[in-house]
Amino acid sequence: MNKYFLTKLGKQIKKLRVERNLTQDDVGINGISRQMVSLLELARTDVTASKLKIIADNLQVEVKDLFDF
Amino acid sequence: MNKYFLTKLGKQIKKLRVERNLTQDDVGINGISRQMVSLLELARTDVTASKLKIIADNLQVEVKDLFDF
DNA sequence: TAACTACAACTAGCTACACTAGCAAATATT
DNA sequence: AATATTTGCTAGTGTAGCTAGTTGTAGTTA
Repeated sequence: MNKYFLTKLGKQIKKLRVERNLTQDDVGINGISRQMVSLLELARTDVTASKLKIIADNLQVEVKDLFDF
Repeated sequence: MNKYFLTKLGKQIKKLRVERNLTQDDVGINGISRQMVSLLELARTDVTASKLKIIADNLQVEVKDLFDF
């Protein structure tokens, strides 16, 4: 659990979400919970690659865009 | 656990590793096991973002390069 | 300013599965 | 063929990923 790295990831996810005018509720669908999106944005937890794929899909971006920081 | 997605990720990791003439042993350091690298390349398991960061570091690439497929 | 709505954060608890040690199998190298 | 190197397989375990439920906060309306 690399907190520093996860912090950057969380900020990136939030940035992409806000840019799209989506709520955490909007992104917390299709196999990922609203709570998980919150925990992630706050870097309070790690995530699996598969869950990142779901989030990317819900944000309508590529997974690699989540790591574009 | 998105098997299809993980298969592509696994192939990408192997590609980057072989390109650099590294063994699974070489990549399985600094907090990730050799076995985990094998399981990943074969798409037999999921991984956390933090572990992906370690793998990317060991491969001397950016995390987003792991998802460049 | 109370009441309602919308959105985000927090916590407790469970259990799935990420992760590794140990071993087997395969592939080079001599 | 023997040895070394590399990779694959599996059982077992512990931990932390994940969610349900709840609380907190900010904005809106009347």
